[in-house]
Amino acid sequence: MAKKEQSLCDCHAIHDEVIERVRNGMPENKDFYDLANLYKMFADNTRVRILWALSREEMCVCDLAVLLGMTKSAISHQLKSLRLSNLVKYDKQGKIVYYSLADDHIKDIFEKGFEHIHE
Amino acid sequence: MAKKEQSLCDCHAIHDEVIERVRNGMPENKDFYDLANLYKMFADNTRVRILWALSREEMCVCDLAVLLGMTKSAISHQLKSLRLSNLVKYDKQGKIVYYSLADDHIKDIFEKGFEHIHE
DNA sequence: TTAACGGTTGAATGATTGCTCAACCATTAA
DNA sequence: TTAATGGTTGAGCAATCATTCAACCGTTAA
Repeated sequence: MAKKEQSLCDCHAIHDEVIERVRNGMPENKDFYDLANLYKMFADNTRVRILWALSREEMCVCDLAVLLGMTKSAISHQLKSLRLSNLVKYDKQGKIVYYSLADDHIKDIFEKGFEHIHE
Repeated sequence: MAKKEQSLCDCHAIHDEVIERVRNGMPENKDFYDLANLYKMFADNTRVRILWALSREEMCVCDLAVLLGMTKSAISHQLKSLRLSNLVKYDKQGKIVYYSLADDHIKDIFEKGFEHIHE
């Protein structure tokens, strides 16, 4: 019963010791789920450009729309996803909503990514 | 003409200086495209678990299938994506194909991700 | 040669997702 | 009060994508 996952598999293990070693120390499913969802936010051209822009300066929706050549609506939809993922925070001043990165932590993820593609 | 992107935008700039500062030093579109595609590989539950497993040990397709409770086919399809993105390499020995991470660089991306979700 | 096994592949399908469009809310200026 | 502006929202649509299924390839053992 500890191996209920194997039931969906259409083959048998070849190196049991390897599987056992890797299974030990494997993060919980929730962690992988959260991790995949985090990377999903960086996995779209529009969102990654928004995040990069906000890593430089706090910006409002219209300015982001002009910068990226997209509609307010498209930008706003993506900002909502980023908000729900706690990657950006906002600050409403009058009619204008200023968005910024939720924490500087996020810049690190960029740097690792750029390092890799410029290997 | 340097601002052809603005044509698709449905509003006008509010803080021109901000836009100008951010536009300067903005990576090329190709970089963002590559970056998004890199993160896309981490943005799926199955692929992120495969990558994590391979960050621990070299593994063959069947063992990955058993470990993750999925069919050989599903694993093989995802390994193909990872191969095309140059994130994994393989080594065929007889009937068995051993997969491993293409470079240790990739572990760093994991660590930054785990750091973030465990903030 | 044949059968079994590890692995790959392409088409099909269901699910997810990014953008558009139109309507709408909130704030400010007229 | 009204109109204009910055921004949000939900439905709808097209595109992307992850898995399944069935067929297939390459290697090895019988």
